[in-house]
Amino acid sequence: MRKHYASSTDVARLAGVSQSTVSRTFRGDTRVSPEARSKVMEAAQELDYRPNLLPRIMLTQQSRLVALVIGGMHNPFYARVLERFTIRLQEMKCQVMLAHVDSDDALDSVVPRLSGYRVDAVVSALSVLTEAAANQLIELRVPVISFNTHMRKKGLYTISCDNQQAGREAARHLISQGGRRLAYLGGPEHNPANIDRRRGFAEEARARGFEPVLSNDEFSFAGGARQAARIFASATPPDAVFCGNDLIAIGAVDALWRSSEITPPQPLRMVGFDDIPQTAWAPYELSSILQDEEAMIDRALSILDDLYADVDMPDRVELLVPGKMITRRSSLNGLQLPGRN
Amino acid sequence: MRKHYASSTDVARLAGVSQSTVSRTFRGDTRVSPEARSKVMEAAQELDYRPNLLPRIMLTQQSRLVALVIGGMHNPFYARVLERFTIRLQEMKCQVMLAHVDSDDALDSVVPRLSGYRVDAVVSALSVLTEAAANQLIELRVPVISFNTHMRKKGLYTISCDNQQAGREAARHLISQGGRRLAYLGGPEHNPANIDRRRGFAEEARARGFEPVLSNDEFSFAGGARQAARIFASATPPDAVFCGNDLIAIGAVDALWRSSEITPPQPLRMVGFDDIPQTAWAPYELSSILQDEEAMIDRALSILDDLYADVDMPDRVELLVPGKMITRRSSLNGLQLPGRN
DNA sequence: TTGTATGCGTTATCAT
DNA sequence: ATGATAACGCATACAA
Repeated sequence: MRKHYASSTDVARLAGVSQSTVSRTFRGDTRVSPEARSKVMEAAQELDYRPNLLPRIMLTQQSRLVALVIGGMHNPFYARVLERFTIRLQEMKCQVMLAHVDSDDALDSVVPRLSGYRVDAVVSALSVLTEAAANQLIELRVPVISFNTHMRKKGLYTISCDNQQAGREAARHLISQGGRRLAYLGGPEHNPANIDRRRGFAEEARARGFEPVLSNDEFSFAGGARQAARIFASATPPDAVFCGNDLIAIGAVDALWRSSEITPPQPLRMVGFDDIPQTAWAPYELSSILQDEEAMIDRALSILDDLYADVDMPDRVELLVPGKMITRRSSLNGLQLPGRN
Repeated sequence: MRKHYASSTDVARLAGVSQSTVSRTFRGDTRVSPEARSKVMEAAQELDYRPNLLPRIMLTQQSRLVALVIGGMHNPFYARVLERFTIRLQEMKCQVMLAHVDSDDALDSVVPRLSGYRVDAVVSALSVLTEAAANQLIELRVPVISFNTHMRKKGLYTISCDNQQAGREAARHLISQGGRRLAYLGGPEHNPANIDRRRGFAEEARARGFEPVLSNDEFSFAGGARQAARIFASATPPDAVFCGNDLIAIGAVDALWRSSEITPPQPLRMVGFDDIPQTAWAPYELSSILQDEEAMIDRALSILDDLYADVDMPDRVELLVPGKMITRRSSLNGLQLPGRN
């Protein structure tokens, strides 16, 4: 399907030098005379030569290829993580290989290819990463850096927001704003991030004498809408809600907004998670806990740096980055709903 | 940084067969005896062997690597395109190499690497692709498939929504809903998609006796907010607005929502573009023109298929996929704004 | 400074 | 069915 690229040998022939000289020229080796260099560059230009990186990978055992495993990009938070990660990796001269994974068995079809292309590391930004899936990645014998999957495992470098602490802060804040009947609208039951956020929230609430309602569903708009419909149908609906992520929060707002049957308490306080751009949109003004993804990415890249520098490293790392509460109207004055304030 | 992977030669030695037999076994070649096969598999298991794809690429001149060049993932439309593309490419046994490009000169640093890894094709989902940038990609001597960049160029396969037609339909629809003072809130002046959408809208409006106000800014939330602030400050503000994309529309809504000084006509009709999930959110209920990204991706992949199958192809292709108007409250009953309806 | 020779881990073409 | 052998395009140790 493709006309061959010129090789360094072709360039060497045309320039009248050896292939080694061409190689040296293109890697910026100093031991090349100016004359040779210019002859080489000229020939390369003429032949439209593009150095092939693949042999180098085989020889140096280093591809500068990093796999990014994602799933569920409908969440703008992960879209942002993906974009920032790609930019930062490019800055450190790495290329991103993208792998989308829906379910755990989807991993089976992707993993062989990742290893086949000899990626140097795998970064998982999966919202759901089970232990089995983590094992599959670790068995690549390649470092695995995982976002928001607090898992103790050899070969796994974990970077998370301090979800439990964030949950506590959400509880404190909602209570301080007058919330008395607390609820948590969460993600999948066994998701590690969900577990930690819920636990922190529930523990802090109980410590202050409140028993929160706890609910689970998808980490999505639809999941939020469903949970709101259930929770607010109660005779004693909550007046302060902490949502496992912003999409859940916005989905919940949608359910309240649309249903004339549901009449939530006024004011209704709400806090979300991730601080996606949409939280700041005028109709919402949602308070949210910002995950400092830039700091998280910093950590991930410094691990990667260490790996490249062959620094001795612990065989597993668990880093926690504190979340930051961003308060907006939804938790201060209460959520605005049409025809109700 | 990495312990070497076992090679097929290692496996061959342990299994007591030749390297060729190992190779054949792993490529599913039929000409391998069951005994040999099982010996090989056993040894491979033992050594945790992972076939290296790189030599194959060098020999076959085919990497099954497709570069996806993106920029501006804050637009959920492109996030969705990226996700779907990745999934579909994986289904056809290709791997995505991601490249983020902000500006045209960012392309300079990325292009050499894409060619270095010997990608088979480049898909550009850049919202902004200038002619110079397009040339750089084409000079890779690799097929370039471009989304929403209607450009006539050899080596460039263009797949766009029929933006001009969509612009016409937006004008017709807004007028039929009673709009009289039309406005277009657009993206960057020279962006091809912006040009086509605006032209279609303006031509159709004029054909029906209306002279629209035309405005340009970024294809973003902030761009929409700025344009709205300008446009609605007029003594005769528009009563029907077509926005170059949904983010612009939502940004415009934000400006209206927040400013007490702006009092737009009632009803105010609005139509956006892309039909991102947010348009359907309760506070907005924005009508929008759906880009059928699945159909667009279908086309892109079939081009790729043809390339892999070595089918004779025209040296440039321009495909248009019709947009589909999704009508919601914002263009039927008019936009809902707080305290004004 | 430059060139020669060898090797990286496969695939593909021959023989056998 | 199996094995030997020659590429693929580059990096590198070594010789000159």
